[in-house]
This record gives sequence, C-alpha cells and structure tokens, in this order.
Amino acid sequence: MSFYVTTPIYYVNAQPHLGHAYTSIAADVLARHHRRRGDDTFFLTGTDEHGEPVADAARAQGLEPRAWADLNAEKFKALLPAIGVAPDFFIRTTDAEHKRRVQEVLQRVYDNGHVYKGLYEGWYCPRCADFKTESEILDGNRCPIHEIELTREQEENWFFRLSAFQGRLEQLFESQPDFVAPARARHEAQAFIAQGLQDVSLSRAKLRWGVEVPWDEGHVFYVWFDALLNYYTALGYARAGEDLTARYWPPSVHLVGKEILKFHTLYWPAMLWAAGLELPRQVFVHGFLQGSDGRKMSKSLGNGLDPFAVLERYGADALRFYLLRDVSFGGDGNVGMDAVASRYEAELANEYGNLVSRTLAMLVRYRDGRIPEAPVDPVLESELASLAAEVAAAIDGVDPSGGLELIWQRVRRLNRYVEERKPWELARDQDASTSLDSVLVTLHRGLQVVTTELGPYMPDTSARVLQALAAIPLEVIPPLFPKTP
RNA sequence: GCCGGAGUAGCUCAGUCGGUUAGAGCAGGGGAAUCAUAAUCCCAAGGUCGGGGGUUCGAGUCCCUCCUCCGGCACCA
Repeated sequence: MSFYVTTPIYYVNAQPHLGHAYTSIAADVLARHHRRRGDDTFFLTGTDEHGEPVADAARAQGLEPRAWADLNAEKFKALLPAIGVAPDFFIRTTDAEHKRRVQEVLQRVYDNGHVYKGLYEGWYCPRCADFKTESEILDGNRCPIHEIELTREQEENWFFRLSAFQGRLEQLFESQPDFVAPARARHEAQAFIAQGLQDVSLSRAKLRWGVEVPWDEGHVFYVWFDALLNYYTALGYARAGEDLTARYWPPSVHLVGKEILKFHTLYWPAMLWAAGLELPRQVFVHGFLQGSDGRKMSKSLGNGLDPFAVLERYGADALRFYLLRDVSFGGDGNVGMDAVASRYEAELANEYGNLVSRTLAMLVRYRDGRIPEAPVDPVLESELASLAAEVAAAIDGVDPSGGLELIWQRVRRLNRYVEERKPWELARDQDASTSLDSVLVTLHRGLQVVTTELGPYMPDTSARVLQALAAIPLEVIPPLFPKTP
C-alpha cells in the first residue's frame, strides 16, 4: 500500500515560525508511522515562491525575485533537520520542472474547456501598479500602503469555471464525508459551497513573477493554481529519471491549516476534475497554535512561542512531543514556554525518563545487567500487546495526539507497576527471586514496547533507548531529559 | 454584519445516541515508599457545565436568545 502525505508549501516571504514547524512535525510523524508499518511512503514539503508579495519584497531588498526566494527557501530547508523532519522531497515552485508541469496540467484544463477570457474588475492603486482586495482597502477606497484613493479598473483575465463544479462538489462532500476532516472543517467548506461559487481568475496580466500561461504569454498564472499543483508536479521529478506519479498519486492526506481550507477543499478538487486527475483521499485541517493567553500569537503582544528557543533549551524531540501532546491535533490550542517546561519535567523527565533510569538501574543492580529468563507478567501482557495496534489506528485516523495519549497511559501504568510489585523488597527476599525476574522482564519489555511506539514522535530518543535496552550487559545511561537544562 | 467553531474544576482539556453520583492531567493539600533524574505511587478536596428562557419523566448534550473569544468572508498568500 502507498501512503502520500503533504504539508502546504510555505510562502517564502515569511520567516520560518512555529506554525511551519507544527505542520511539518505532524506530517513527519504520519510519514514515519506509515513507513515503519511497511507502507510505500512519500512525504512532500517545500516552498511557494511566486506571486506579487515576493516580487515586492525582493524589490524592496534590491534583489531579483529569484535571488530573494533562494535566500529564504534556504531558511525553510534548514528548519527541517533541526526539528527532526525528514521529507522525501523538498519542492520549490520556481523549479523549472514544476513550472513545465504546471503549464502542462493547466493547458489540459484549458483544452477541456474550463477556462474563458473575462474581465476582472477591482480597486487599483496606480502607485502600487496593483489591484487591492476588498478586505485590505481602507475606508473611502484608499490604498492600505499609500493611502491614496484607488480607481476602479478592469483587466482582461483568464477565468476558471469554478461555478460549473458546484453540484459535483456538493456531491463529493455528501458521498465522501471524510474527504475533509475534522467534521467542523467539512461543515465550513459545505457552508461555503452553499453560498454559491463564483468563477475565479486563473491568470494575471500585470504581474511577471509567476508561471507563464502557455496559451497567452502576456499572462502568468494566479499563484494559488501554481502552488496547489506542487502536490502533483513534484512526483514527476522528485527522483531523477523516474516518474513517481503512478506510484503515489493520489495523495493520501494533505495537511493544511484552516486559513487555507477554501483553496484545498474547493478550488483544488475542481481543478483536478478539470484536468482529469484523481482527487486526494483526504484534506485534514488542523487548528492554530495560539499564545498562552489564548490570543493569536503576535510580536506586539509578546505571547509567541519561539521554536528555536525550545530547540535550544529542550531539543527537537521535546518540541515534537510537546506540540502533539499539549494540543489535540485538529483543534486550536494554547502554547507557551511555561507549558513546554511543565510537560518536559512532568512527563519526559519524571515519568518516562525516570522510568528508563529506574528500570535500567534495577536490572544492573539486581541482575548484573542481564535480562532474566522469565515470562512477562500476565497482568500487563495484554495491555502491552495491544498498544501497537491502538496507536496505529489513532495515527491512521490522523490523530497523533490520541496515539501519544495511549502510549502515555502505558508509561504511567509501568510506573504504577513498579510501585505495586516493589522490586526492591523482592530483592531482599531470597525466595522471591522468580518473582523479581518476572517483574524485571516485564519492565524491560514494557519499556521496549512504549519506546518503539514513541519512534515516530521522538525518533532520536526512541533509537537511543532501544539501543540501551538491547545492550548486553545493560548499563545505566545518562538522563535522557535532564532537569534544569 | 454574514458563515463556521469554541466557552465544562485555579490552569489545559475529554465527555458517544438525551439517561444513575459530570471525568482526566497539571497546580495546590495530606500520606506511603526508597529502585530511580527528589524522580514515583496512593488518598482527599476542588463544578451555577458562559448568562437567560424552552422541549422532556430526565439536558453539559436538543431548540431559541444574549455575551465573550477564534477563524473565514472569494481572488494577499
């Protein structure tokens, strides 16, 4: 079975921040999980580099758009290894191969009769040489940048016949309710359709920084059509000399933030139909990370969480754990450094890290680091045996937070088990040797099970602990999650 | 304004189809234990389920209304 997961491609104008890290980490956890269970897995991320804001920013820096994009794309690329994220390919929409394929697909959309020439009318700023959207203009129809009055102008544009897909989209949401998840995201998409869809412009005549429209060279494609197609084009050239399209298309799941729901749940399926391509199986819409005060993170409020500060203090595994543990994936959540510290100390250091420490210490002290020959305690056997399947079901359903909770129930269970069986008392009693063997084997086995399941979430930690548990003789290792880092 | 979502313990959240005494973690309180990173475990306490009204034998759950917050509102990405 193949599994193809994507993140949105990140717009190069922004600096990499927590939101980018969040989606990338979630996608990475899904990818690692599926890969481990044997699915033929492909994980795509990348950068979106066209459109007017990029051209503007480049100009402001005195750079060519491409040079500016190169600079910023590097920052996004560099973020990934720092947070333990390992995609199979990093696409840039300025890749020549991407552009060629965008033209190919959209030419097909054109040939299939879904495109027509129309008039785009809007508010135009002569100083910006650009149209402004209704939402950004100031009172009195003034430019948000120059504060001068805008003029009503028209431009000849190519339009995509989105309205023609209204019925098909309605049908899609009814017949395939999990196309958009969670349910509240689907409701939002359906409400949007119910309002009635209008055609959208597919090209821009006044802009140069984009993919040229092959049937009309004076135009470039509107950046969203270029950007969405990355999910398709990447498969064509991610591996030199190999086309992966047949192997991975259609995508299993697109992870997206809720601010881009409309593009992924309405425009995207319509465009794929228009091009005669298969639809992704699911668009999963996750929530927003908000500041610890429950408000949107912003520099002026000073309520943001800096991923780089977390990395520096606690490391990549702790950041990955924290984000998926403290915020139920799919909903919004509040995050902050205090909460990171609290999860780190209470759960990673005290509960899990200390469980590793005490288990290894007892095996070393009581059995010279040898794992005794004894059966796993039947009290815990079934609980441990069922964990892998339960976690798999959770992650398959794009609920990584749920999977983590299931793992943590076992971590707590194992600490409780230690207290119940009191191995230090058994060790003082000559007649209890068999019981002690069984307790130690059970703890060793339990740790192996939970640590294996933690693999997709905390790859480094998981690998280190599994190695320590396999060493002969076993040795005490330094604290995995030291306090007061 | 319109559309969608949220409001449950001091904090973060779960709560299925309307059904017994509304659950968990953290923080705070009390205790046990000494294998361990002073880490763990147990116990008790903690609630006007945002306000008001309605339906029902019965409402955190369904309906109406009001308040607060978040996102979107069509071509900024």
